[in-house]
Amino acid sequence: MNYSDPNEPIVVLDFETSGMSPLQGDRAIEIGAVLIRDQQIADRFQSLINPGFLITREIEMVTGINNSMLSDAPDAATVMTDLSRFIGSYPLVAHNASFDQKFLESEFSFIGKTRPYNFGCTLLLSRRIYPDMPNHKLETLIRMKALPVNGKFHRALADAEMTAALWLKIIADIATEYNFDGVPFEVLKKLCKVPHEKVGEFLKETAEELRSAPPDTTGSLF
DNA sequence: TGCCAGGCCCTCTTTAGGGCCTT
Repeated sequence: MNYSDPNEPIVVLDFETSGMSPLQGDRAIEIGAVLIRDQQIADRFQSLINPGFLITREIEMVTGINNSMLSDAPDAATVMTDLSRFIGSYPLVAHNASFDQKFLESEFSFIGKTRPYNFGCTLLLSRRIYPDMPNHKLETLIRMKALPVNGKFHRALADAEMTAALWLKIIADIATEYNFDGVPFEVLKKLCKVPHEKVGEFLKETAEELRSAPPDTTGSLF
């Protein structure tokens, strides 16, 4: 197959929310996102979001975000419109992406935006690349890989920045171990679904394929 | 009163159950 440029920009994002499920009425209360270009953070987006109701004490304790902070925040329609511009058509990445994807799609649906989103997941990747970790929580992975702790865990921009660092670390480790000259996003997305016992085989074969047919870097496939 | 997430992934599995992850 044809692969895209491994240096294609991506957006890493993280939502803080009022609970676990938009289908149960939960809403986003904070979004953080970073644009990665040339293996570094090139731009940042962050905003609290007023969900239109009071969040629980439990969520205040988890996130450090309280109702007083949210009372002055812009509403979801305003923030999501700005976020849509920031995201553009770039591929997206999150830690446990299924969670952020369902809130992204839910919040966009409220402003009439529905389209497929192309997500990669650092949780699924880390389970395959770092199977011996004590667990695969974002905080554990950041500390075990000695990556910088940029602020408080469970705040959206800090989590997005640290997820971005983890994403780049995973790419660097794959490139080193399997002799990739850059790892295209589609390869990482495929890797998220490769059975654990076949990860090595998949990466060896893909690296060989890329060496015989390098990615097209003249234009985006997205 | 009792209900209250969902996808991934392992195993004592596949006619299922439970821990891990996200807030």
